[in-house]
Amino acid sequence: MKLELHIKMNEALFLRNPESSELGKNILKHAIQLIFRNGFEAFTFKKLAEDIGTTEAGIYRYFENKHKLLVYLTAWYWGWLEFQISFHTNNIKAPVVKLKRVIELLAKAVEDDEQTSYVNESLLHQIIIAEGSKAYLTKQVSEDNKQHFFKPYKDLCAVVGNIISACSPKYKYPKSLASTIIEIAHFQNFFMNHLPSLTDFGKTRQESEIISFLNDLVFSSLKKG
Amino acid sequence: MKLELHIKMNEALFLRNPESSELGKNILKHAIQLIFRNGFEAFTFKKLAEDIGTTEAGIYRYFENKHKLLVYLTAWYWGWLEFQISFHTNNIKAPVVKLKRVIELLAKAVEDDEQTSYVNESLLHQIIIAEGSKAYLTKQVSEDNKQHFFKPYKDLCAVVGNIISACSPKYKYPKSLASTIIEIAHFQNFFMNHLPSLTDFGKTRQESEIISFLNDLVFSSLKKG
DNA sequence: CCTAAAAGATAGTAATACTATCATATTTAA
DNA sequence: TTAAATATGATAGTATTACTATCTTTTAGG
Repeated sequence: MKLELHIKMNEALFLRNPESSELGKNILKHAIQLIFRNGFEAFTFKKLAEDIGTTEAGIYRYFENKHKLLVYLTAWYWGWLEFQISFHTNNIKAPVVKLKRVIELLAKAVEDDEQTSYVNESLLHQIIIAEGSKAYLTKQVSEDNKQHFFKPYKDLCAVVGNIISACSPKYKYPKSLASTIIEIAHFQNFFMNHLPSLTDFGKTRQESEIISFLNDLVFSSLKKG
Repeated sequence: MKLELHIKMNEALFLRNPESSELGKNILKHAIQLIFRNGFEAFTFKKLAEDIGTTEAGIYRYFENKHKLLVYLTAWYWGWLEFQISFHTNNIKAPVVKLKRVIELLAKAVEDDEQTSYVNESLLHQIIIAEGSKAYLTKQVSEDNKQHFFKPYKDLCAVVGNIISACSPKYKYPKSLASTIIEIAHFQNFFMNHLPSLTDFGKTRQESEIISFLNDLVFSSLKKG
């Protein structure tokens, strides 16, 4: 049995659904490769079109501009990650064990899970680390938010926040702690690899160390409260 | 007595020292205003030139491109903040008191301190919150780092890391905790104002709550170790 | 097999991100 | 004080980016 995992996307993010055609799937696939390779600033629809073997106009039929495409990719990632978390923490009763598993999933490198043919989750994870915050660090963040572009991210934070509250009902900052560990899992990874003196993991560069740091951070906060 | 605070900048960040002339100072002053008002993506040297009443070519004589200008501004900010911290924690002996003061300085809105005529620190603080991470979230981060563009940021993290270690010599992650609180002070501020459901401060929108959160986070980590 | 929709091909525009050149104004150092 | 050096202003030009428009050819579904 081969089943494709499908994440339902906000329709306002695209002009034509990229999952509905070969060209659309190619746009996603090659966009991930190109952004991964050259970074979001150097990424253009022209280069993407050349890479795919189509024309610029062809890309514009799917996405209004590259910002929307980035937001699409981040939304897809957060949706996918929420599913991963729900899948891998399913049947875990103890909230503390559950939260530990969540931290692991947030901080660990992702393997391309082959459940989705046109999205390389491993590359996408790297893109989210390096480019993800650019999706909301813009002047249009409030309009984008009004159109629910960040819903998958907010949903994921809510899920993590609820697990935190389950661990420690009296803890005062479950939502902030949730968004903190999600951001920090990525930032410490980026720093470890590019600005290692900002971390304590420069020598080994193991993400297991980030996991230990996050566990220490989270569980000392929760034990206290 | 009126004394101007002067921060020594890395010379590789500019082509001509903006602090050495009226035009240069105007570039800094108006760049801060424009980036604050329209965001870094919409900011161009052409608009900046028009705003100042000079020509595009005039700006290019000072800065190679807008990325360098952003890195300049962030470097200036981190240098300034390190000075603020050293100034305001001077004579505080107890490391715990010192660290509390540091967290306050990191998370609190900045008042324009009038010590520098051409830099509005309050606007610059807002720019760092919304645009600061774009200075290093690029493909050129390693080359930029080799040229020591991020030294002021790394120095500040080191200072904070040392205070953390003074509070709790056995704590295993002083550098990561330092970079974490610096980033989180800004991200929680951004979230509180633009994506409030990612925080627990949406109702009041007080930065004092961010300070409480950070204090709780940091000192429960340190007490444990 | 026919038709509607998608994709391809081509063209064009305004803005961005620069570089180059020459004239003029201003500093500064001999 | 004056000549030389340097900074600024004015103008022009190029390649690339970020689109929009139009027309033709494929392709897929009923």
